[in-house]
Amino acid sequence: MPRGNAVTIREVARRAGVSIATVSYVLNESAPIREETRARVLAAAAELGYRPSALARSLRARQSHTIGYSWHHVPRDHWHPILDPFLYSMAQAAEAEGYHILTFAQPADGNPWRPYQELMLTGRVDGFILSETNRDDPRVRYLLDHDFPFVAFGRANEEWDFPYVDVDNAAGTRMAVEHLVGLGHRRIAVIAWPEDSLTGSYRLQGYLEGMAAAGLPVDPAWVVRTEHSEAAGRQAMGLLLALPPDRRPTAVVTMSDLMAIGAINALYEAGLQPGRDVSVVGFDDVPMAQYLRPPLTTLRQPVAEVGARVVEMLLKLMRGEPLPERRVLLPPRLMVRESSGPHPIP
Amino acid sequence: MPRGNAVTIREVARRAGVSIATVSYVLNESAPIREETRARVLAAAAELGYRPSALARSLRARQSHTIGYSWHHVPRDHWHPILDPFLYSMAQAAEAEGYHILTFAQPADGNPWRPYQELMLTGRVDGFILSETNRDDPRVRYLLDHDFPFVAFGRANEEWDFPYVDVDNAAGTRMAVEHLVGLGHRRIAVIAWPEDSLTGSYRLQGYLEGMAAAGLPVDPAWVVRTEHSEAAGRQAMGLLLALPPDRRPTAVVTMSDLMAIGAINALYEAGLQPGRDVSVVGFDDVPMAQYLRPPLTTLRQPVAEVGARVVEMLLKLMRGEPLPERRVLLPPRLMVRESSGPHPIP
DNA sequence: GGGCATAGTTGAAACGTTTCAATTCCTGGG
DNA sequence: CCCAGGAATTGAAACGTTTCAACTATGCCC
Repeated sequence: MPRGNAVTIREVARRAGVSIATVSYVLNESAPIREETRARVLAAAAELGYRPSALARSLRARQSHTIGYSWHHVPRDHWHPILDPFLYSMAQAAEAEGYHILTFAQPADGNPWRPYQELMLTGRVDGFILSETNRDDPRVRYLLDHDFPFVAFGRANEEWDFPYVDVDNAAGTRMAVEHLVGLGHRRIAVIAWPEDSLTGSYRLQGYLEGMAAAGLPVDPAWVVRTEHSEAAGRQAMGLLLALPPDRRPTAVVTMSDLMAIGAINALYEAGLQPGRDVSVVGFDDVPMAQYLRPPLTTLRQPVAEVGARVVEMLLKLMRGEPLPERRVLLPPRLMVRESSGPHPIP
Repeated sequence: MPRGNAVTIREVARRAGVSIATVSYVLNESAPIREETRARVLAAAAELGYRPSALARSLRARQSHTIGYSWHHVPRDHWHPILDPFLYSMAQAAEAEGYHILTFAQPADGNPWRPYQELMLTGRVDGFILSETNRDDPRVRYLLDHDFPFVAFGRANEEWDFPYVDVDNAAGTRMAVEHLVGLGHRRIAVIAWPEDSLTGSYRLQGYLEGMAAAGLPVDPAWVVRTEHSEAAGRQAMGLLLALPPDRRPTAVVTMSDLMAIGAINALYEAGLQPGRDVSVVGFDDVPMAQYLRPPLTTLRQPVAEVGARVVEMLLKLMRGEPLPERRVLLPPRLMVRESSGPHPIP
């Protein structure tokens, strides 16, 4: 029965022979109630299987106890390496505090902040979690302008002040370079994303820092910028392999596992053995990464931690509690597998 | 501002110089209103940026316009091949009708139907979408017993009467067998799931039907039941390879891409070439499948269609409209790639 | 010119809570 | 035995809508 005849506080009150106020006080422990009355009310509520209406409660309290989250839908071969664990950890963290996650789709056309506006104005949500933010992100801008609580997984413009949690992308690629240097590589290339990707620029920066720290020069030809796809990764690797032998990289850091796979496939096509002839490192640690041939060395993002953290911060924010840290960076973890090579290069 | 000072219908009424009832009638077009008044109200609403409170509306209408969905969280190397497209298509379909999707986590312990009960009793949702149902599914049982609207992606006990959409798993594996037979294979094995998986039993059944239809005998040793993991798939393939030459299968159908990868890896380890020496077919078409070596022949599930369909049915159900079809089966699509072999076997 | 239907509008109730302010009930001290 | 004062309880308002029932014009017919 679709809650048409759900039991209300009124019925509990009648059954316990008290007023509805008393029932409310007992259930919320928000006023001193005689023990005997308390017991009677509790018994009545239990017998009737009473649960207070979230709707009525929300209306009264003027908050929905709901958090909005929307993610970018991507073509099926690009996919979202993080949705499942991220959403799950958010849902868990939220529920522990009596909140729920409302997911909504980002329409392909129109203002990206439209759905956010609608949810906010109709009072359906008390705050938002954003993910995959970027420079000049219109959603971030909109929420900041309207002073609505939100926390982002990812950064935007440095000068915009808003709470976020992000993976320390630069640290990740820096680690990757260090790892490769430790294996004896000196000519290390990077297959990077286009300039408009903020995350991509952090990852690229980490590569550059890693090279600099190791005192290695960077041949401009080693930095290939291309889009996020297997085909692009494959092509980029082809470009690198076409360099003259003394400039040809022996290792390559990529922005994603998908691109790493492209690179690996290019190596196979060129008759080379990935992990032996050329080392490849990915980013994301997609579920399959460990089962690929060769198993992929890659950077695992602490997605579940980000999810829990981001919700925790949002709850604090919505309750008006102070946020100890508004800008959190969590380090990724380098998963060393065979695509980066089992042995140091002589 | 967290909606503390959101504009209400009262303010619109005052600004337009009419009663709140009139405003409501204008906005919902639920009563005849003089054109001039109508214009005044509309103008006032627009000027104030008024949007009716979803909470108040829901309370009054006694429905939340929200659909609950929860999925099983899986270990990170098993993952959920369908969550992203499924959730996205559901969200889209729901929003087109003014509904939203509330996601919640399935706690590891305790009654599986507990969170469903809570959401239902507190009136937070008007209906549920279930996925990954199984035989004797306690959630299905609970919702049936309490006569609460839901639609499942997946089936349960044959004798339980409830609306569902499912992929025609048997048709999928049948297609796979046909395809392999067409390539010239006669000794075809299957790496299947344990008996407690309903989906697994449909997929196994399809294999058996396919073999029967082709007039091929099934050696009992060709049916290996094992759990859903790469390691298990690898082991199972090992078992099959250990059969004497004249009983050794030349092709194998698996229950999932993950197991197919295990099988492929076992072939490599045995010095065999998957797709040439032994054909392998997966199930799911995970995003990486096409980029594997060899690219994986597999069955793609029409996940987005299922999502749209399931929501459409649930909406009908909740509105009390008749459901033309209560049991829908959607065929998967065989994606032929190289792991099943480029050439017919002589 | 009176009655009457009808278009247009409004007041108020209701949805199910929480909580303020007021009331009743005790208990104990003088 | 009375009264103060705290403990326990209650009535009613409020949250922001929708919608029923009632009311007021307005125009039309006889």
